[in-house]
Amino acid sequence: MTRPYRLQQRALTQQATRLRIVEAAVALHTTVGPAQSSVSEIARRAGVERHTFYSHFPDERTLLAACAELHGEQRPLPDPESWRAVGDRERRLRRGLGELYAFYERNGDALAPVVRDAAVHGPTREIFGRTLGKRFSRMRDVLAEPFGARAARRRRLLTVLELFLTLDVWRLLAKATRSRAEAVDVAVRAVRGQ
Amino acid sequence: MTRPYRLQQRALTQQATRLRIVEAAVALHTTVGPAQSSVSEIARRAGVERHTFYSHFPDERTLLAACAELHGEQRPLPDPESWRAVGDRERRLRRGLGELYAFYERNGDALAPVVRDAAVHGPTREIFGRTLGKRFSRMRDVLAEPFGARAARRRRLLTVLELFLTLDVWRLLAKATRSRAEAVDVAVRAVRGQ
DNA sequence: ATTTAGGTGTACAGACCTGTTCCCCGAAAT
DNA sequence: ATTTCGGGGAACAGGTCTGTACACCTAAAT
Repeated sequence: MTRPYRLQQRALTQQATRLRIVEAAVALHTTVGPAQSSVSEIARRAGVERHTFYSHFPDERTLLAACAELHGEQRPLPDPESWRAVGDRERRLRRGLGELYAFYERNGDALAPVVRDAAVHGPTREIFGRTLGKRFSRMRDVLAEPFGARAARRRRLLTVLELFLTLDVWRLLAKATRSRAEAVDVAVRAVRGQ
Repeated sequence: MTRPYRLQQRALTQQATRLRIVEAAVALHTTVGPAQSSVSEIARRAGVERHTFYSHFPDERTLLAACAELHGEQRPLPDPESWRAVGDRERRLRRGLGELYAFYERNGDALAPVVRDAAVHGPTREIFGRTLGKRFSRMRDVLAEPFGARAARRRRLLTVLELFLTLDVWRLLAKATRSRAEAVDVAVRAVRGQ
């Protein structure tokens, strides 16, 4: 009875529908936050019925994963590996923080609601940890590398580096300083003091 | 017709009811946060009908003000004025940060949801700014006082001080360090570097 | 003894959300 | 020409929340 039937053209429009949903979700996540994004509203914005949404994303984690992927492609985080070319520790620090802070200037507003909800919203925290978490640890380690202190001082360095890589700290810095260079300068001095 | 009638004994039980409501609200605010605290749940915990709640607190701002007052009495913030007795700038810094961080150790968990929601929830931010905001600015200024630098350096000092007075920064410090003294040490060095 | 008013209990009407189901259309696949 | 299936449209049953209203009880105030 069942005749073979493979999606071809239709698979394209299907993917287009899926993409519209993800885009709508990202738009909501980056404004009201993932925790407050209702299926109803996402579907409404995507111009889609609710059950269409559910057929694409049966559970929340599937959706969040798709969002993280799209978001990651559109706004890639700086790559700490490229910083390793810079040998001087302070130059490397300025380079890394400069790139990260530039990223924040472009994407900080969109990232803030997600970061905020990650503290409260399990699924968001999960996805977040898997994608951005590792990247940030890597940044910290690469920036700490050339300092090569040990024991107590090393721990202080890692601590304060982690601090100044944070979105929250950047937001405060950005509010209190007049330029990216000045923000980086404050951070560099704080690290240097350890 | 209307005979004079003043509450006397009844005023006491009335205040007791009001207090139960405020306590229930504070308990919720310090766990799920003000934004997620429904009237239904507050009333349920206070052992009171919803309309009783409304008769005491016709609008959200009234409630938040009462909560802030109770909370402020029960967990008073350190008083920066007392720090001014310490003349040496670094000692003063250690004294102030030590007291604040001790406060955070006791009350950080309870404060976190409120601080988080203040970023999103208008009414909370409003109350927050009126009560704690000023106190924190004062702390920053008192700690900066003995440094007496000017122009660029002074701005950096104020910026980094503001940073390290923050609950968010303290939480990161507390997670990454092993003792309060170590956390204070990181902060002092960061300030010293400016 | 009689009035007053804080609080209870119950109910209503409205808003928003969730996940699921059934019917149908129409364009793509055969 | 005929089958398939992604998606639209509408509806359901169930949940949470909001603010307001009515009748009632009862201890306190007169």
